[in-house]
Amino acid sequence: MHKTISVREVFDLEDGSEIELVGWVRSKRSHGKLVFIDLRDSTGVIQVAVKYGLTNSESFQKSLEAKIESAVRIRGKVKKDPRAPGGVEIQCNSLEILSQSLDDFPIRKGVGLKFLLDNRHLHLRSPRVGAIMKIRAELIDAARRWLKENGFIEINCPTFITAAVEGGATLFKVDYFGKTVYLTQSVQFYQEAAIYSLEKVYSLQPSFRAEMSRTRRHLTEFWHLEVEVAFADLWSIMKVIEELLYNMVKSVCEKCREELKILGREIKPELAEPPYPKIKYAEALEILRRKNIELRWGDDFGADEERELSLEFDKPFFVTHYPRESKAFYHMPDPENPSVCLNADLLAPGGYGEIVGGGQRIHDYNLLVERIRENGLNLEDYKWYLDLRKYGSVPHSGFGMGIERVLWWLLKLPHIRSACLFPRTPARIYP
RNA sequence: GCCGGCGUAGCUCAGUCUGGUAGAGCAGCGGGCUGUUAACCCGUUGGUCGGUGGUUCAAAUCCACCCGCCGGCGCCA
Repeated sequence: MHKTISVREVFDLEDGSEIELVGWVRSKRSHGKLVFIDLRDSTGVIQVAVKYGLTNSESFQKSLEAKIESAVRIRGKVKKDPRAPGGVEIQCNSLEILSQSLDDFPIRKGVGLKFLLDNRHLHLRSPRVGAIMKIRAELIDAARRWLKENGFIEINCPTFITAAVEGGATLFKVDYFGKTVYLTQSVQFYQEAAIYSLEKVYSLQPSFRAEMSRTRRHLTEFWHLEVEVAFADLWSIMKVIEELLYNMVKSVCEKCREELKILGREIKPELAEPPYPKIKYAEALEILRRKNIELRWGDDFGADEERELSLEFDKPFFVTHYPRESKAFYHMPDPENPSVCLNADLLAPGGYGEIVGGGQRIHDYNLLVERIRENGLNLEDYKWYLDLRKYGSVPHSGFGMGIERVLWWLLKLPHIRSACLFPRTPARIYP
């Protein structure tokens, strides 16, 4: 069996062209002696008109029997018709049911959120979900292209780990031949090892967070694009983030017009065009103070403050120089003001929050030891990580980008779940 | 983990405040229809009211506990 033509291509054919199409019955409207079938494949949806008299009688009977989402083969003529959605339809000569649906398809008009999530394996057939997944693929593709063109080497890091990258985040426990190990929540430490061989590296793989986060921006399993660069300070890593994100957004704008149309989203590359505004933590406090939100030095921004802040900008913006006590131990303290660190968080405008987190790492052995102790962590747990600072240690920086977060912001999705084929949240591990 | 909301037909919900024989729309099924746009018209089937226990002559409705889901916060990408 092979496919000769796709739905997308039919729209470019001349009136009267004889075609054979295979696909799935998305919906059906029966008028007695006239049946409309919306035929779906991976490229789109087209209306098929099955008319008694024009279609052979056996096929006409089949069109009445074909249930929603059954697989069918259609033969007929292409016909431009303003009454058809998209202005083109297929006048059916014959219809063959390749695979009849055994039950009525559960995904219907008016079903609720829970039902759609419980039936995600079927819901993903909808053009909307398909469009989001195509855009996701383009986003990832564009990231890989840009990174490769700019000399980054893709590396693959382990998923099983023995200790936390940071003290705070919660890790999933896994039984490893009787030993307790954990699922990775970031490959940063491994990348920091790899830069001494490859200098500019990136990884794209899932990260896991065992947080009971009940929000529309959290997943327990998400795709994490992480980058680490040798001989790079805070400012050069922000440049990498800007250029990378810009090229990802630009590529989606250029190559996913059809998908964006299906989603009703109009986006322009300017949305993410560098340079991005860069404000220091102290300046962020000032902005909030002007909005009558008082925060003390050292207080972290809550979701409300972050939202207020993000309303001040119309493109992604960096917040840098956080108080060192509010960030993980490996962040480089600012030599000019050691009470803050050289971090860079990229926040999306419009209340979508953090999409990138990163900054410059501590490359000095003694300073790192001091910071580990300051945080009450055990030096033994970071033995190999400390080793990296013993042999030709150089300034370096990196970041992590949440692929689903970017997609969530870019497409203004109602929930980050919509950015995944099969989302994983504290309450959802099925299907 | 904390706070709030929800759970009634296959699906989406009303009914709960004020206890008294279980409702609607959609889907399904039967019928009709040659231009619909997740069609429409007529008829019709369908229920352990999330679970357990309690109060009561009587509980979907009141009380207690439990379970599941949704959202906000904290945490983060």
